[in-house]
Amino acid sequence: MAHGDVGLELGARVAGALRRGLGVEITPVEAVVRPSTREGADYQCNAAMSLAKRIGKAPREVAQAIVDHLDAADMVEPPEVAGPGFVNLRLRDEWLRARAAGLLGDPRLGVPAAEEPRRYALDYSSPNVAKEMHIGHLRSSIIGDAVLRLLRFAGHEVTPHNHLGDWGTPFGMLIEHLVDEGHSADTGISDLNRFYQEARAKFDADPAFAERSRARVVALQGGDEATLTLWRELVGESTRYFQKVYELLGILLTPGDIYGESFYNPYLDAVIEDLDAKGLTTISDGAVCVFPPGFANREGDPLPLIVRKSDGGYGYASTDLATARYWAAERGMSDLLYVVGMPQAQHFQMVFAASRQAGYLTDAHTAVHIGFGTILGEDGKTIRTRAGGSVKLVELLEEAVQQAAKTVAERSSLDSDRQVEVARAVGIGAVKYADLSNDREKDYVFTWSRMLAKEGNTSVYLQYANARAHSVLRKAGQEPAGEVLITEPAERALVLKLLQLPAALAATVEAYAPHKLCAYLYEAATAFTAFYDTCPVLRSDVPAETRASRLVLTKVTSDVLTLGLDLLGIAAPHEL
RNA sequence: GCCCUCGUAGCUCAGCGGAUAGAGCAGGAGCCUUCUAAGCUCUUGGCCGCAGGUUCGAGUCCUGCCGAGGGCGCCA
Repeated sequence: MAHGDVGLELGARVAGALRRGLGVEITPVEAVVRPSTREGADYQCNAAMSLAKRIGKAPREVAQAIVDHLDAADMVEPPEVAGPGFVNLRLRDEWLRARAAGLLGDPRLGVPAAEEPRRYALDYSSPNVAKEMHIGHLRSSIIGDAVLRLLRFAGHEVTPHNHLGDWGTPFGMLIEHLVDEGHSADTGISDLNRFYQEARAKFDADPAFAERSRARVVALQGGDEATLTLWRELVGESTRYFQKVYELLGILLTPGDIYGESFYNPYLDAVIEDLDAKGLTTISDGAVCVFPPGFANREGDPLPLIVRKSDGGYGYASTDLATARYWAAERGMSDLLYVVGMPQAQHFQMVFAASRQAGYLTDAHTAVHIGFGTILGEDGKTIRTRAGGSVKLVELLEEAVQQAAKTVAERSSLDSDRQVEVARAVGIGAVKYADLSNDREKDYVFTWSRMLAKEGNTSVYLQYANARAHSVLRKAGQEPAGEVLITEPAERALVLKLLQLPAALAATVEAYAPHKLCAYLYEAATAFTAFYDTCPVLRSDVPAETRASRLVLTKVTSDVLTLGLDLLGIAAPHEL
């Protein structure tokens, strides 16, 4: 039972009124019906003012025409014109009650599925083989995963792909080091960071080793089978490690989603030839370049995308062009999404521009760089360990779980096994929510005390509200069913908020902006706790119909919170 | 030097061209014989960086300036 955005539904009614009253055609979106903060108004229509000039009438006159011709008596109370030409709309309680009751048992909670599903290729996470994941991979993994869940729920086909750094010059020294170590079974590379650093140190100190490493790169790229076997071992070990991190973080990526740099390697020559055949390439200082229009360097000269280095090697521009071509042309995707930090914004603009020049992307395709800001330490600078190194992701997550466990131990009455699970849900949820609840394009400050706070706009607040709802449901001794009644203001406010999930999700998906969903969920949780506070459900003096109605509202609220948290990749335990 | 992003309450952040700019934290005052107080209610606190412009209407759009961060050819 999909209903969608209440504001758009009202917008459609307003559009009808304008057509009948003034012969003006507008779309429901153009009716600009928005939730109102005014006393007594649930929504307000702002269309009259902007239309006034266009049709040569006074704003209030237009507003009055909307009011006079509005066919929405089933939905709203008789509307009124206010101020310079606002039309204030108050939903009828009967309508709210029926809608709210319709949410019970609806797995989509009123959210319609996309009418025209699209095919998305979503690039996120992208760690490097033979390197431990660090805090720099956190945002891409968390945001990308949320986008994946959100788009899928919206009814689209989404193919995630993990662009592993699994190719290039460092692998010469890594493989050579693996050979030196006399690697067998599970010794040697399980500590990835140490392994990488050892190889690096040897490369810098030992010219003979460096020479062997360079030869090894050539062997690797030449397809030498013995070398490839060792390389696969490195990749395999890393993949197993990434999978553990993803599992800890609750990220949906699997080994099957890996499309590393090596995957695109066989396509690179063809891409360069193709660009060349289309007359897009220029040789500059020995490098093969594409100059997409509109980009300049510091001297004001055209800025190149170097598709083949002067030494004949390939850089990330080549790989990214091959990636675009592969997903759009070979896999038939309509939309290419890249969850990569903001500093790469210009690079992606250039890659997209060149891809369009080359015809890899057409008007039927969209390509979006879902950029994100940097995680800052409490000093406002890029976060680092005291030693100045990058913060290891696993250590950070373990600390989050540990800190959460302390609070859980103080508060929870669950047995210790279940407390472990709850601490994980709370700790990991806190890290994810702190990230997702900020506008992704901005930098944000990573603060333990704030993200794990026992109060305020945190994941714990949402999880706690949900747990309280479940507690009521557990103790009710009856299944939620029946009519929804509205007697208390808190009940009305909650119903109104629950019906805004479709609008919140639509806004979230449209802008790939999970923080909009976070804001909505926090409002919903706030509305619920106010309801919880003033509207007893199970108390003996509550009439049976009221009890049943409130159980329905409690159930729908917990469904909304659980779904919302799930779309963010955050667990919603029934008990804390 | 050019380009991009960001400047909103003491702090951390929302804010879709619309009415008197909202939350959380911190500060102040209250609320547990009652479904989880990780909660609720009330309250203090704003030249929306500055200056122009567009508009019936600007925190939001445009221009300039100031401040912070990032990018600007063979790392990815």
